[in-house]
Amino acid sequence: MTMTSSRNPRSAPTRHSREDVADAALDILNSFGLADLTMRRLAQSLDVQPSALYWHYENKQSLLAHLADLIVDVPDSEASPGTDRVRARCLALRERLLAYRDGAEVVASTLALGLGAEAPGIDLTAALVDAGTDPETAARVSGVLLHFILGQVSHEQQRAQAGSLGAVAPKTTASTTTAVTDAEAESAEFIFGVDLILGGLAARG
Amino acid sequence: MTMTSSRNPRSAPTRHSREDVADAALDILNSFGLADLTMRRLAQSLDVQPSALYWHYENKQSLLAHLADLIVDVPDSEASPGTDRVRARCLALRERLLAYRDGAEVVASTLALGLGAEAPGIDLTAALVDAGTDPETAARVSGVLLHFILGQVSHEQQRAQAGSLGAVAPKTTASTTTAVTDAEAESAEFIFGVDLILGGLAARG
DNA sequence: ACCTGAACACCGTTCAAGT
DNA sequence: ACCTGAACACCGTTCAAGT
Repeated sequence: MTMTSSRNPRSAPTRHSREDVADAALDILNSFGLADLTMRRLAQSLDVQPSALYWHYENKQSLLAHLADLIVDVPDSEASPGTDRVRARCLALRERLLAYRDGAEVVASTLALGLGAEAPGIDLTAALVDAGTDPETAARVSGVLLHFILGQVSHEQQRAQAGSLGAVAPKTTASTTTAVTDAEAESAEFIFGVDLILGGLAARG
Repeated sequence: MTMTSSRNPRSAPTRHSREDVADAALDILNSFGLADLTMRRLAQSLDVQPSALYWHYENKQSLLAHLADLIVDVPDSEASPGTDRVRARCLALRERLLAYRDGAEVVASTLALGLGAEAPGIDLTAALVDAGTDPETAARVSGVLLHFILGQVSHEQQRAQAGSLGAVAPKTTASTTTAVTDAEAESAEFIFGVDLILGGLAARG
């Protein structure tokens, strides 16, 4: 995010805060992906020894948990009422996940390990209760939505990455046109899924 | 699965097939989990040098892809008709994933990388088409089901593992009773999700 | 409060060579 | 057809010590 990384050689030694480390990590994530986000590489981008990172974070997993929390921290744009708000929240979450390379995977693994990123589930459940769903059902529907969203966006991001490596041959149309078309198709697929699930909820009476 | 691993010391050198390697890998997976399934450890369990494994598999990821295919290879028990068959297939897939430690994660990552484990999606789509759904909708619904199933079962398996490490304190009831109750609660949650999604499909008319 | 230096115990993968 | 031996280029993490 901020331009703190890749500093010039032999400058004065700079001290870093926990947030500096997170920013540098997000930079690496967006520039090179999760596979290249190693503690050693992160340390290098901060002109620091790898061991220095363990003053700021207990271990790599807790750093990733912090990143996951930052990624999903989306302000509630109240706007629409009822289940439309749930729908809007799902779309907003997808946007946040897509804003960071491998964002869905970072969030999914943190959530799976129970180390953070619980905000979206809480907010989605609350929005469903607001829309008149009983709390237990709301929690379950929220879980279904979340699993779908994380799985679908993970898949999207994986494909985008594989595609950028030239593995899959582009169609005959111009690449920019294809990219737009692909993005639209994936948006449509995503919205289909969300509406399918919310339709299932509505059909329960 | 088969008892091929952890052979006695200083026995005659045994040659292995590709399937032997897969079997030994599944043994390690079930006994120690995905984190402990390293090429070096796998080699050790076969009394072989790590480099020997690369004669059987191009790399670790292709070994994992093979395991994923073995895990999801469930025979079609035709039995029930219509969308009940879809439902039955979802439950059967969950059973297969639960039959191997970290099974859902192995399958999810292989699927995400586009390296295998496509059978469940194909079968689910076919069952939906059989039940009268148009092919494009069937493919989309199949995707929603699959993302939910893999996410939910991953979560289940993660909790089971964290729980067995004594991290979460068991309730006051006897541990065996609690285990049964947890399993039933998770089954109910799973079935809720599948029925919610299939209910959404039915509601589309 | 934040970092260095050095070490520990690992990884996946390649490749020439052996049987 | 299947494996060894040795190396390459990495990992995450710990810990005493420095400023």
